[in-house]
Amino acid sequence: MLLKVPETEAFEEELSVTASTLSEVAKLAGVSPATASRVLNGSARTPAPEIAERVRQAADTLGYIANAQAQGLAKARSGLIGLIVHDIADPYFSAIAQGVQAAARQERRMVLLATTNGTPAEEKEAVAAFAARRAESIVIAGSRSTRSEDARANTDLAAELDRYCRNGGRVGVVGQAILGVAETDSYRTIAVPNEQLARDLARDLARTHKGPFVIVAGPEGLTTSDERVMGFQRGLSDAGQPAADIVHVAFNRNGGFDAGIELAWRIKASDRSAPDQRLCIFGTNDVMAIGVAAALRDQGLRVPHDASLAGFDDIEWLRDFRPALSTVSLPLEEIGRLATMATLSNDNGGAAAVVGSVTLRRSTGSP
Amino acid sequence: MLLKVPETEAFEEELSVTASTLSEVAKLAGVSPATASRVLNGSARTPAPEIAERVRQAADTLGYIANAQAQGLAKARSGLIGLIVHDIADPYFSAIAQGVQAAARQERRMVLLATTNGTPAEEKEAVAAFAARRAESIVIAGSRSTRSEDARANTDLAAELDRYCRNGGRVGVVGQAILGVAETDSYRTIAVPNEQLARDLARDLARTHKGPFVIVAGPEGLTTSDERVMGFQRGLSDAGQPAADIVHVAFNRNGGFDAGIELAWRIKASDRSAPDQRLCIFGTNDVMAIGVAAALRDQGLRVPHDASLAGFDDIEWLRDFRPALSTVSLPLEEIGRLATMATLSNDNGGAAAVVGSVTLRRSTGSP
DNA sequence: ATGCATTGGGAATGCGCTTTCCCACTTCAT
DNA sequence: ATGAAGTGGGAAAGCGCATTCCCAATGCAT
Repeated sequence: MLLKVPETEAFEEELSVTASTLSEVAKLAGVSPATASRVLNGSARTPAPEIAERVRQAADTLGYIANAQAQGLAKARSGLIGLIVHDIADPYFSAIAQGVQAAARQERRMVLLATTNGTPAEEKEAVAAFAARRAESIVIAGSRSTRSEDARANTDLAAELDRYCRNGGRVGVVGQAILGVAETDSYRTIAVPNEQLARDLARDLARTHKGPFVIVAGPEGLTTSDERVMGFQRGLSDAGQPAADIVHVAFNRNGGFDAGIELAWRIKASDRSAPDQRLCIFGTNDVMAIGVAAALRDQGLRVPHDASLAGFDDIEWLRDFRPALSTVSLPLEEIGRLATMATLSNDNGGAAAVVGSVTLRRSTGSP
Repeated sequence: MLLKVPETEAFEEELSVTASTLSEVAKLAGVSPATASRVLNGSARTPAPEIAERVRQAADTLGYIANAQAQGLAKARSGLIGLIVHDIADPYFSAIAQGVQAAARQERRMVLLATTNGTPAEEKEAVAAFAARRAESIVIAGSRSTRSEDARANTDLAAELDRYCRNGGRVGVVGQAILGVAETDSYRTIAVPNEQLARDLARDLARTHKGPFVIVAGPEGLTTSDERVMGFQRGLSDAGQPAADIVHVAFNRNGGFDAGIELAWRIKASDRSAPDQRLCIFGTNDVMAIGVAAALRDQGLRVPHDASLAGFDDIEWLRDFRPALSTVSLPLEEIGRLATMATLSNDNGGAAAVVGSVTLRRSTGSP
């Protein structure tokens, strides 16, 4: 008994591996937890300045950091925003993510990230995970899929999203609305006028290009790609041109490369000096177009000399690419920001439309 | 009183905007919350199959999703991993993020994202926010800064990280160790041998290039850039070449562009046909090198004809760039994965070193 | 039959915080 | 001097869950 080590309170505190709590701060400051809470974590009621100071001091010496989980539980607000993308390493998505992050920061929220490879099944999982974390809103980016093998998973995704919304969540959808989802105010869609812009692009290209057009598209059923294809065809039609051939490949750089190899044969077989035989290739997104360009180059063909080439998105990191890629500029970061803000505001009114624009560059013969 | 609307329980439930809870599920299944918890959310004790089924049914009809915040509070584990990057739109960071995300997914964790523009002050804030959310570990990527104006913020960052670690957190550091931080097992550094690789690069370049070298570096004090500069100079020295001139600009594409404009003058003033006067420019990261290339092109100069150019990182999206950029390949995604796994495992042993390699391409005259 | 270990469900407690409610006290008008 | 109307601090009740502890029921050996 005499040898019992006197464990001082300080000693115990030093050993503690868990963060200090509000109660500890309160005790040290000689006030109740309620008061401590009021001074440290914001409240309508402001304790006396002298007390507040004492509490702040105590918090400081203890290195107190409020437990956001506990706060979330108590306040029923998590301060979390979920972001769902196909692939964060894809510049299209990382640009959007940047916008989401910026908006979240401004609104004092944190962002939870989930990547899904574009499969509805994984998207559904991500929604469930965000719902579990009680994220206040979810921003979901990336093309929808209408392919039959995804039908089931799409239904599940819609159901999961609907459930999330019923529980009070908000969903910001980038691009096109999600099929099968309830018609509620909880969904805030930031529509990207893919079809209109692709149509504009086709019309602009048709003004100078007199040969045939070919579209390098993503898999059939990928909505974004489908919309761009449809718009482009419509634009050609507007200009009195015949519809373009379509080659479906993966909606990424390698898909574009594959298509490019195939097209290279066709180009080589044609009379490239005849303006009415020169090909104009439209890749339904920039990275696909870059893939096409790489393949053509690989096959000894030159853009725009042997064929014209255009993309879609105007990815920032691809702007230094030569020949500079004609494309449709999209304010990606802005889109991310808009989607986020839309989920956070109560009025659904300002469904601000995204404005893009055709940007013609060297790859289609512009100087 | 006669007109009082009889609110049935079902009606109330329908109106409820909050997710259903464990207790509700338990009540519906006719068991205690404890039992429901055991069957739904994993436990050492497994209730009888017949009861379990009833509970699962109840959960299903109620669309129950466990509240991860409450679970986190009760279990003292959040299942969260914090990721801190300078700029998620930068392909360097988004590649790392991809790796972190993959590892997190595999380990059944969610990732919280924070971007900081590379300032220690914002990094500190991010750490505090993650600590508040009780993230189990934090992965921090992006160059450190030793600039004097950042000294104070760096100290604060180190203090914040130390506090986080004292409270049981783990930190995975990508690149170089963080200055001023305690020497504890809690920090798991994934060292990137910037200096060694830059040295290798310089030696390889010096083998064929006989003219002067110039380094386009980030701001002085940016550790990653400094390390690469130092290694490069050492490599030149190894090869018996004089040290390279250094031009300090922003550590991004535009910085490279600015430097490129400046260097264009120097190149134009030299006798480009004399091999011993041809310049070899080393951009301390790929996007800077791309900026340099853009500027040179802008000034009517050609790479590698008028000057050689090399970068560092081997960013995937830049590989289709022409002339193909000589660079040092870094397994970015793998680095992200490693950093994440390192924070999650208990043995600090396998501080697996990152292995990079020099990749010579057309921009330095390789075929 | 008796005693003991084992099983499995439920009551109760606590995780760390917010917030309502209560109450002692001050201030002001009458 | 008195009551009404503020002030401001603390007690206590949750938020939704995990988990410890308790206890009745069962299985088994003796």
